[in-house]
Amino acid sequence: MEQYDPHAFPPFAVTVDLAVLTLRDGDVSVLLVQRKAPPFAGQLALPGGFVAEDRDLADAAQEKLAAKTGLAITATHLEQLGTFGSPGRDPRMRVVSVAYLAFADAEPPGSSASWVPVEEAIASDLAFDHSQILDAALERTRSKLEYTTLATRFCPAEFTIADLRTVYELVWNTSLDPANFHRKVMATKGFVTETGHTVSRGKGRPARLYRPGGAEVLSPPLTR
Amino acid sequence: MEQYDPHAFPPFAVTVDLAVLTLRDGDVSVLLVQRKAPPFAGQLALPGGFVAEDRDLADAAQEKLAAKTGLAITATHLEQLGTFGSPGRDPRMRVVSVAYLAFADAEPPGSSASWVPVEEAIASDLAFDHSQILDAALERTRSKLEYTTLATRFCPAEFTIADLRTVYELVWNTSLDPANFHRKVMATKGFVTETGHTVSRGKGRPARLYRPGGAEVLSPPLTR
DNA sequence: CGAATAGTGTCTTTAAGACACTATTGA
DNA sequence: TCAATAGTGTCTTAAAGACACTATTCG
Repeated sequence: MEQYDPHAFPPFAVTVDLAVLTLRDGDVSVLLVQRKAPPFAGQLALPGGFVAEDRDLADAAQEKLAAKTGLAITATHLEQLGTFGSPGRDPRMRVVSVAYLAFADAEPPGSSASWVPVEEAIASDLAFDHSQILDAALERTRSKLEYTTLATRFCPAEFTIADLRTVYELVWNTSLDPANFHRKVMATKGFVTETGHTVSRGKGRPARLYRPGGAEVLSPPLTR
Repeated sequence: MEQYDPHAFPPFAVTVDLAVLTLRDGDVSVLLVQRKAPPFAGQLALPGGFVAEDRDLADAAQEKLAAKTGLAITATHLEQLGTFGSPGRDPRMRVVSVAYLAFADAEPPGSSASWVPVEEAIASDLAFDHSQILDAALERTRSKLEYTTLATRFCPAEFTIADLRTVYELVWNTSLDPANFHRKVMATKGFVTETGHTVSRGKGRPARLYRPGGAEVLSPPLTR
């Protein structure tokens, strides 16, 4: 196997698939496309596609996201999730898919794509092994909220502590004590920075607005 | 990109590369092979090779490990680390490498492979982007010891609490309070199970021997 | 015996959780 | 005014860290 024969390597196709998550109408939603051609024609699938020969994997992922959504959606976070390459995952040929996890603003999707609440998406019958990829994406997201500041990536540029708490509550599907959450966030250096602005949203005392702080890691972590 | 043309996909080769770690002579060591053919002939590299068309990725990784070491080394843990596919990472052609992280017993390696202390390996000039892969492997290992019971995978079938502590100390390159570590391990349900045996190793009071408990996750985690 | 390592007790400090309380708005 | 949400204070509890102490072995 140390010997190299350029014509002997097995023929693989490499794709990227994206699990793009956002918060929308009180749900964690994922961006799905409807397949037009076989296999799995008509079924919902994660956006993705073949990697061009001269493209880096992460660049290819960015590019597919832009293509599927008509440039409307910008990822606020993009990371490699894992690689799925069982023989037979694509009935046509051997395809290895590098899956990426992205967080995005909840812009209206392009005509060919739609936001679907994750619970619903997982329950539905996605194309290929995309249900498995989506499972992994959701679990990765849940666990990364514990020990990173990535929850801010689901928030607008300026957000309240309650906005941030809502991210945790939706992703973890729990409810958190507002008082303790507030204190915890403020005690974690670099989690958020005060802007000096406040915002009033109907009822109640107006809330201060914050921006993401410089930190990426939470120590000690938040607990689910 | 929804349209499928079986002859139009870009030609990729897919390889697996393994970062196999063990504890040996008070060092965290990694299994390296010396490349026989260009590119990077003569340089040290992680073991690995092309994935056969009908093989699952994880199976291919297991198989490469066995092949490189003459079946002498058995992985006590194997997990996907990440996929490295920059165009140009292999000067010959477009190669996407799925990297695996493995832990193994410190058996003597086969003739074509050798154990190298990780610090030394990282400082040396490995083939391809294998230094980057090894960096990721070490960081993944360090972080997984915090919140999983994987440290037991570096221990023999029966081990003392001091053995387990040594794993943490070597991987994290710190020293831990023996008393507090002992109490912490015992307090974490499912981390270890008592065997009833004890072992005396030269000086000091003989230590009890334990086996891995059923748990995989530590909550609360250990801190570095 | 002393030196060395295993293992326990206990005190201090830190952080989480419960929850009462104050602050500031809209209706 | 009340209802609602933002934010603080404070007490209780759990767990980490420091470190004194006991337990059991070898030489």
